[in-house]
Amino acid sequence: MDTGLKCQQKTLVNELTQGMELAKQLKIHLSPSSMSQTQEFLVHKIVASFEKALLIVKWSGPVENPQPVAPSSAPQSPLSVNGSPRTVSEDFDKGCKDHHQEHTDFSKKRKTLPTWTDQVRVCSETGLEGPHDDGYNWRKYGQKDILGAKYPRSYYRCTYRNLHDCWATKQVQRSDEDPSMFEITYRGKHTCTQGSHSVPAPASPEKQEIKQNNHNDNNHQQQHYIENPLNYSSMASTSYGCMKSETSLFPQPSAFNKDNYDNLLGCYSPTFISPATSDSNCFSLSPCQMSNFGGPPNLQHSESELTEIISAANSPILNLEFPLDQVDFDPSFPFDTPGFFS
DNA sequence: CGAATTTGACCCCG
DNA sequence: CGGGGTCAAATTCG
Repeated sequence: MDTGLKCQQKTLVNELTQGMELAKQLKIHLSPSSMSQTQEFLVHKIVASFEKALLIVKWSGPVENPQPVAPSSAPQSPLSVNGSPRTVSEDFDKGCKDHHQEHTDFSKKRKTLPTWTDQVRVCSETGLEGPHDDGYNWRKYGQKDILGAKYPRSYYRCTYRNLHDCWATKQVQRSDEDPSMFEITYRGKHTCTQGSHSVPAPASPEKQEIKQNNHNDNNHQQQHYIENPLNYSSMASTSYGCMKSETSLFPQPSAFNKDNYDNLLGCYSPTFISPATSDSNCFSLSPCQMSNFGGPPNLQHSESELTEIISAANSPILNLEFPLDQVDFDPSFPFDTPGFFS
């Protein structure tokens, strides 16, 4: 039941993805300024529909229990995190980890991190740089051949993991069917720079991968599902992604999306802001903040939760209109340009 | 020379 | 036991 279905599923995903891309393109061509709200809304509806479809498809496959998501697992709390097995920052981590496990049973650290995927297509038409520079600095820490996949999967972590205790990671997997397609899975939220001084690295890891084969690229991206409340965040940022790619002027949509999304959420989370990172205002979303947004208490996320998320996606009010409006207000935001950070 | 990548080994989990 | 994720020594890069 696997290969066949999986194949079909992949094709479906590809088709849907393409549809979504096209819708986005369409949107781009209808310049936002000339679009009536209705039109814009419709376009977004279309995109949203594709996204939902993608979500559903994706979930229908491996759905079993995609995310055990620990109860109210603070997705980002530096303490709960430690995505690494053991040797990492041995002394410190081990101590912390063990303690926390004992106390809170966060045994699933890795899995408790918010996760979402982007599908990035790389076209060799415009000379745009990387498949997508998300504005963060990533450091490759591993590569692995994956069973059944043509291409190896690369593992990246935030360059500032140690400096800022930022445990965000991502995996880049090239699609075997469409080598110009990359699936990027993000895990964990950046607690580091948030567009602070760290000047976005000119070259993102993916870029390199791509340069190997392609060289020039242009990309589109769309985000998909995740687990736990942050899902909303991710989904909402999808909308941003659209707006972003529209302009295609800004190299780091993801970073922008998230940051802003967080800001929109009004996460003034006073949580641990280390002196070093105090420049940014919202790092970790506290569970309560998230549930504020998500509505339902975020205690047990699982399939049922998924359903909720998906159905939530049905109503544009939640994750489409919300961010959209924001963007509409200020379509020419400058805070996103690379120079902004430096 | 410091930082990033490569790559084989190791560990965890299903 | 094997696959996937991470570590860390060696190597390459800037």
